[in-house]
Amino acid sequence: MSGSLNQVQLIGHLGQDPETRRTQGGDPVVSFRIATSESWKDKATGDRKEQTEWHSVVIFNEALCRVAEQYLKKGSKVFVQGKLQTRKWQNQAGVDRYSTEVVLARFGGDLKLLDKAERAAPDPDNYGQTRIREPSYADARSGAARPAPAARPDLDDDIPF
Amino acid sequence: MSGSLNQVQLIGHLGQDPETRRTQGGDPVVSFRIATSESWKDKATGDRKEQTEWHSVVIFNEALCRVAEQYLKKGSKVFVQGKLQTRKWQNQAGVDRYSTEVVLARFGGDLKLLDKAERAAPDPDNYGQTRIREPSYADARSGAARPAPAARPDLDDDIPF
Amino acid sequence: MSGSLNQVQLIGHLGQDPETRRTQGGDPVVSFRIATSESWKDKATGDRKEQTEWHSVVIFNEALCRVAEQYLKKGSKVFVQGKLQTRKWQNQAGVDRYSTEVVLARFGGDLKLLDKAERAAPDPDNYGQTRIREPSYADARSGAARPAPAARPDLDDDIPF
Amino acid sequence: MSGSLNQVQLIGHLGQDPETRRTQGGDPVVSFRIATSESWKDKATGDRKEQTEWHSVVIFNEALCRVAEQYLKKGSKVFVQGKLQTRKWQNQAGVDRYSTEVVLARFGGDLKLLDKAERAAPDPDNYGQTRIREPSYADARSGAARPAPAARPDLDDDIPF
DNA sequence: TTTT
DNA sequence: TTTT
Repeated sequence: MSGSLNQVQLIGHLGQDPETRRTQGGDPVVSFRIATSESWKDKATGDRKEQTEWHSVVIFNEALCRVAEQYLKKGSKVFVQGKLQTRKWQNQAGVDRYSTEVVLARFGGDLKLLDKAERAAPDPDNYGQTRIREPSYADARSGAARPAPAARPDLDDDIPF
Repeated sequence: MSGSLNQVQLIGHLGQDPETRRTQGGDPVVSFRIATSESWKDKATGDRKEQTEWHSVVIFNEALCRVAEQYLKKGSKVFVQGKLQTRKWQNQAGVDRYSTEVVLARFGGDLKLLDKAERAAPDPDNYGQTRIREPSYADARSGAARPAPAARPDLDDDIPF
Repeated sequence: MSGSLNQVQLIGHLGQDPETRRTQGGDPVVSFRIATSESWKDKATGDRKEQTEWHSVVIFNEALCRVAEQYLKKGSKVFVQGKLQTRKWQNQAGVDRYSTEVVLARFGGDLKLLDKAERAAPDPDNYGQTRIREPSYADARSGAARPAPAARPDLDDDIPF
Repeated sequence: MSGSLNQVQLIGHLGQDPETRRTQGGDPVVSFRIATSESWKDKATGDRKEQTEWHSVVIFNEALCRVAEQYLKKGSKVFVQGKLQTRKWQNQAGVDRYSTEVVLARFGGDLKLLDKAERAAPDPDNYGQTRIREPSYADARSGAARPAPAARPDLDDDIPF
C-alpha cells in the first residue's frame, strides 16, 4: 500500500549504553532505550508533575549502527526517527508476548546526536552523511536480519524489553 | 525535561469501527486500530512482498473524539499524530503486561480524514478547527482520564490490544 | 553539523500537473505546487473561514520523480516529506530573489499518493519500495543537479514560483 | 479542508538573539533565524562538504513567545515545530515580495530547548507545560495578529528576512 | 492553481 | 548570522 506512513520521532536520553548484537548474517543490530518526559503543573493542586516514558530503539541501518556504537552512551541526548514495529516473541513458558519498538531500518531511519561534542569528535571520514553518499549497507529486511530469539536477553521473564 | 519529543505519525486504514468508552469523569475515550503497510521487491527472488503493521490508537482529546466518532469507520483512511505510551496492565492471572499505544492527548494530537468525503459531510459548526478556537476539552492527564482497568476488553487474555 | 534536522511534511492537493525538467547531467527534476488549507470558525462573527497556503515542491530523488510523473496530476492528494531550501535567483533586471521550496532529495524525501487508485494502478514491478531495495539514483547534490537558471519559467517576473 | 497537513520540524542554532515585536493588539511576536546544516563527503573528490540553510521562525503562540524570550539567545540549539507560511510584502519601491516562514501558532507549534541548561534554570511555575494546562493565549489568526508592515526591519531592501 |  |  503506497499511501501509508509509519514514523516516530523522539528526542530523549539513553538509559544505558547501547548494546550491539549480530544477525546470523553478521550484520550489526544496535539497541538501547531512551526516556522522554513531559512535565506540567497540576491544575488542582498546583504541583509540578513529570511523567517519563521509555522507548525501545532498534537499529538495523548499518551506518546508523556505527554512529550509535561510536558516539552514544548512557545519558546521551539523541534525536531518533524510525518506524513503529510490534514484535511477537515467546516467554520461557512458551506464551506469546508482544513488544513494540522504534525501528531504524535502512530507509526513513535517522539518528542525531544532540549533545555538545564533549568526548569524541566524529571521524570525518566515517561519520555523518557519508552513508548517504555511498549506500552499501545490508538489507535489513531480507534474510535473518532480526536477531535470533535465543539471543535476546528478555527471554527469561515477561518484561517486554 | 523540556528538551524532549515524543511524536508518532501514521497514515493508514482502520481495521474496525472506532470504540468509545468513558472515563469515570465521563469524558470520552475513543480507540481503534490502524494498519500501515510497506511493500518492496525481494532482491533475491524478485517477489513482491508486503508487511502490515497494526497500531493501537487511543484518543483522549475531546474534540478529536468527536471527529472520530462522527466520521471514522472500518476502512477509513486517516492521518494520526500522537505520542507513544506504554501502559502496564494485569492479565487474568495477575501477571503484568505492557501495551504500547499511540495516544492523542489534548496537545500535540492530530487526526485527519484522508478519504474522499463520500458519506458524511463534516458539520461546519462542530468540526475541524473549531476545537482550536475554543479549547474547552477535559484535561486528559489529571483525574481518572484513563479508563478503569476493568473496562478494558483485553483483560481476558494476554493479547496486548 | 550532525545534530541538525530540516524536515517538512505536507498533505495537500496539486494545483497543476507536475512538470519535468532535466539537469545538465540528464537527471529528472519534477516540480509542482500543492495547496494545504486550514479552516476554523471566527470567534467574533461565527463565520467559517478558510486559509489556503501554496507550497513549491521540487523532487531530485529519481525514484520519486518517476512516481510523480506516472501517478500525480492536477488535483491529486499527496503526502510529501522533504527539506526546506531557499534558493537564490535573479530576475530579469538582475536583482536577487529568493524562493523557498520543499526539496525531496535522495535521502529523507518521501512521497505518497493518498487518492484512491482510480486511474492508474501502480506497476508492481517498478513502483513503491523497489527504489528502496536497489538505490541507483543520481546524486542530487553533486554536479549540475539543479536546473540551469535559464530553464526556469519564473525568470520573467518577480513571482517566486 | 480537513485532510490537510502543513508541518515543519527543525533542529538548529539561532543566528542571533530573538527579537520581540508586538501586534496592534499588544500580543508578542517573537522571531529569529536558525541554521540547519548537512554535511557529506564528495564522492568524486573525497572532500568533506557542508551546506547550511537558514530559516525564519515566527512565534505567535504566547506561551512559546515567553519561552523564547526567556531562554533563547544567539547560538541556542532548539527544536522547532510549526507550519510553512508564505507572506507577501512590498519593498520600498512598492514591488511585491514573498517570504516563507516557519510559523508557530497557537496549535501545532512547539519549541524545545536542546542546550544543557547552563545559564538559566527554567522557572518551574511559568515554564513548560503550564501553557498546556491553562491555555489563555491570544488568537494568532483573528484581528491584527501579524505585525504591521511598517514595523518590519526588512522594508529597506529586497532581502526576504 | 488544489481540495472540502 | 549559528553550530560541529
